[in-house]
Amino acid sequence: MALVEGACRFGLWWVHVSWSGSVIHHVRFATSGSEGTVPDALRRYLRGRETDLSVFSTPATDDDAPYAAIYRVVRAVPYGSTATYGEIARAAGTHPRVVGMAMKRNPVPLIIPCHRIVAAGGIGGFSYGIALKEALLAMERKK
DNA sequence: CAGTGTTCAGGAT
DNA sequence: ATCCTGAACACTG
Repeated sequence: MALVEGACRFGLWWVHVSWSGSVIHHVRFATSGSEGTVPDALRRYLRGRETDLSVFSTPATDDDAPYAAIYRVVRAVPYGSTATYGEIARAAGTHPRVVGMAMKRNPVPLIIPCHRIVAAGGIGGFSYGIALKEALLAMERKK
């Protein structure tokens, strides 16, 4: 199946996606972009009309590298709720700092909801800025 | 080897 | 109850 790219607006940001069928290869945020095709469910999600992104898959969870195990656990945290780096680490059999690294290098944010992972004592970090992380969490809470 | 989107216990305020 | 420290953790480039 052919690789397709497109973008969709989310508040102040643009979400750029490259995918092939139901397999999402890459997702990134940017401050610019232009309206294009993105998978339907993802577009609905970004408008707050869809809570289930499990129809998608991504190569990032496939191999047996340590990160893949972490990504699988993270995918299981439900819409609208959060987990801590420590909880994820225990479930994946690794250390919280590694979870941090895995989140930072997450190739498919949203599909792997790294924004739902917060620090034990606060909000934690986010590659694209805390503001975006909070916006995503706020949107999910509202539904 | 240094550096990480961390955590926890311990001690001081 | 809240605010520092400091050390350890597993993995990556």
